[in-house]
Formats: sequence, C-alpha cells, structure tokens
Amino acid sequence: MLPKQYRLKNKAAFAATYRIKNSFHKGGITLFAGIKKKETIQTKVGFVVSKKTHKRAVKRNRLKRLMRESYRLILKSGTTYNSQEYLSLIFVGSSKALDKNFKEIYNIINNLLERL
RNA sequence: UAAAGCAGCCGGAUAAUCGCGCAUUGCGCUAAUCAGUAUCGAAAGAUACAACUUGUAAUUACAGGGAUUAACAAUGUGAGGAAAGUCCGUGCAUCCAAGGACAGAUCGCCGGGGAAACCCCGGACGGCGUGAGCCGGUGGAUAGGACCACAGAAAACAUACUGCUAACGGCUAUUUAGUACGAGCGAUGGUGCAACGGCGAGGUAAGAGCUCACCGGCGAUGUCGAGAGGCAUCGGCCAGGCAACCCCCGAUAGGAUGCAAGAUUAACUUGAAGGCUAUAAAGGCUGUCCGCCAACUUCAGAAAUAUCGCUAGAGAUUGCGAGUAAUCGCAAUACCAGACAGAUGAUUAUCUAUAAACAGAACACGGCUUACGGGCUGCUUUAUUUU
RNA sequence: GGGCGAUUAGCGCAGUUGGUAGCGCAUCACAUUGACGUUGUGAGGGUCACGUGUUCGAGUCACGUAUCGCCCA
Repeated sequence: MLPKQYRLKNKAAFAATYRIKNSFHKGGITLFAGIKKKETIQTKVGFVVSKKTHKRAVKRNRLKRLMRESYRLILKSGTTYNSQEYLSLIFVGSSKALDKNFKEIYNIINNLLERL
C-alpha cells in the first residue's frame, strides 16, 4: 500500500483521467495517464481490477497488491522516467495478468512507465 | 494389518530488509489553526491571546499547563472455517398501520433446548447397509371437491358389461334329460403403478371370510412408557392412490423496506405552495387601515471526499456445577479488525510432508448449504493374521 | 454490500388443473428451372442448465448447485 497522499481517490478524477485517452498496454495491464501538471503537487495513482476480470475477490486483490508493490519499489528507486510530470496515473489489470508472478508484473510496470 | 463409520482439532512456523490500515502516546525551535477580539470552514464546529489555574517573587511581572489537522517517531493490534452462497431467523433503523374478524402466509411424528428459525439434541416409526451407522417436509383420505394418461369390462358407485349355476320355481319333453325365463352368485376378465385383503384347505348347484390355519391391515380392551409408540388378547371383514393439488385440523406471527437503512449539519441557488388571521411578537413602502415586498413555515432540487450509525457483544477464553445430550447457571480473566478507489503485501533464507487447497471482514449475531490440499487425535464396526 | 430475475433444437421464442415437447428462421434431401433464386413437399436435429426428492409418471411440484443478466449511490 502507498501512503494516502499518493492515492487517486476522487471519482471525478478517475473519470477525467480516462477522458484524456492517453493509454499504453502490455501483458494484460493498461496504463492511463492524465494531463501534465502545472503546480508542484504529488502525482496520484489508482489501481483497478474489474469484477468482470475474475469473480473471486482474493485473486483480484492479489493483482492489485502486486501492481501497487511494483509501483512503490520503482518510486523508491528513483528511476521514474517522465511519469512524475503527470497529474494522475491509472493501472488497469485484465485477466491475462492474473496468473503472473511479482517479477513479471514488475517488469511490465517498469516498461509501461518507460514508454510514457 | 487392511477397509469402513462417527466425533473433534489444525488451516504453516521462525528470522532479515522494505511497506500498509486503525488505536493510544509523544512531538510545538516541523508546519498550519483555534472562544469575547482574531482566524479557518458552507455549516455544525475547532482554537493561540485574554480569563482561569500552578509555581516563584509580591498586586503586577515571569515561567509552565489545552486541543485539532497533516507529517514524523514509538508502542499495541490487524480476515475465515467457511469471511462465500444469500437459503432461513433475530437485533437495529425508517415508513405505513395501530380496535376486531376474515382472507392470505409459514410451520406440522413425540419430548426437550433455544431470542427465533427450512435450527439443534434425545427418542418413536419407515427405508438402506453384513455391521458400526446413515437417510426421511413423517398431522388428517368415512368433512368435501379435483385428478388417476395409455391399457382395461371397470380407476371408485360396484346399480352396468363379460360371465358361472339346472339345487329351487317356470317352460319343453314327460324316468334319466334339456333350457339361463324367473332366481341365485360375485369366482371368471391378467390390463395396469394400483382392481373393496393375500395364500392354502374345507364347503357348494355354482359360489362367497361362509368356516378354519398362517400373514397383512382396521378397531376395542389390557399392559409398559412422560409421549410418539411397543407388546398381548379378543372382535368383525366395510376401509384404492394422491394433501411437496385445492382443502380440513392444530400451532405461530402487525406489514413493507433494508446500514446504499437512517440520523446530524442545512450554507448555496432554483421552483412551488402556505401565510399576513385568533393569541404573543412584528421589518420596509407611508403616521393608521388595506394591499404589496421581505422575513417566516412546508415540500421538492442540488450539494456527500463532512460527522455519526461502526462495533463491549443473545460476545470470547478458562474453570466449576446441573443435564444422556442440545443447552443452561456461576466465577475469573482480557478487550481482540473497523476500512470508504477500500488495510495483512513483496523479496530472501531456514525448518517440516515437495508450502502447494477452498478462499478476503464492509452494521452485527444465531443456524443451514456449498467449496476445500494435506495432516493429527479418540471411539466404534467388519475382514484377515498372530499370541 | 443489499435486493431481484432468467436458463427448452445452431439462433430467437411458446409450453397450466403433472400424462407422447412444439413454432419461426437456419440445415439437409426431393420437386420446379437450361442454371441460380423464389416457391412447394418431406426429413434430421433435444441430457428441457445440473443434481436429489415427491409421484405410477416431472420441462411443469419441492429443495440444493452452477452460469448469465438486471436494479439500489
């Protein structure tokens, strides 16, 4: 889990980020990016796994946790590329990514941020 | 030893590095903010200074003391046996109704437990299994109605149909005999899931519980039992199935909606209605009256990333006692998730049986049902072997 | 989180006092035509989502399971 200040929480913010339609996809994970920010505030991140992806809550939670942990470790290492220029980021997991382990998820997230 | 049956338990552990939710405490020379003034906020509300209080001096001065938010630090704590399905029941909340009856609903062997339940325990009966055991929505079919396809004479009424009988009366012939007209009979009909008991013997003109033995079912009496019911004796043969179809009988319950229930705050801006009346108070146009506007009241809209509901309980653990048991009583101990884009994770090492099953709290609780890798314990049954 | 509904042929749907499962389109064959289309005639195709029970008998009645869909801010 990330601290609260890093999390994207507002429903309107989610809708606004989706509306930009600036997205990248790899290995069952889709990254949506918001507008480039003007003020120096923290970039906020949301993680989404739909109920349609898998029926059981345990597997959905597992994927969200892996994505979160990957993002946290990348943020900690400092090699965030251009991602911190954006106001908001959303990672959406699909059924392809469900069975992958932590290292695979980490590489995918890293690759997505690199392409941003 | 093997195969079964029943009951119960566990649902990885330890260490290192990084990381999250909540609670408490700390931190004011980390930052921001705060009563009457000042500030934040839509509001509820929150707070430095002042006041108050403590200490030191002595009438005024100095020092300390509060809280919130964010960040930081420390400590504590943090998913299940099913948290699941939402199949039952209850608390809790709002709305409707409040008196009585009917309709409708739910339940249905007996006794006990429980707040209640499509709940649990013990027993009865029926069925299954060699057995330990398991399964069962199991009241009433002479209160009444409906239905029972096809087949069959007939599916409930046995009054019909198909038949049987020459003992009796009649008729023909007149000794024997013949004839189903009267009369008697309910065996024959083999279809069906099911045919007003079954099977054998006696009996007869033909037959028939008409009589008898055995079996099945029904009723009465006696006896055992708290009761469902068991056992024994006697009696008479009239008693199809179906109530998880309507129904009858008995019992139970206010109904509906569900925490996205609902409560607090009610700015803002928009619309509609009420209202200047009796009483108290009462702004503006104009001193008074009328009238109009504002204020006021009600409803709706919009604003939920606010606060509460939100977890101390029909609870948990341990011990003792009552009871066959479900369960109940008493005592002690500790407080043990409370989020709101939603907390338990990642990596590495070691151990054990190779860490590998089903699976994530969302108001709470009691059940039921379903899913589940592997392991452990106790009791019981059957089979085999050894002593 | 809570509350509801549906599942029948390849597709879309009927099916009530429980008694031989149907309709339309599609598929196949034949006829018609020089050929195709249209049209006509006929045929095939079903675990009534799955399981257990009640019943002589279940698509229908009762209970459980699975899948899909809808509503509530």
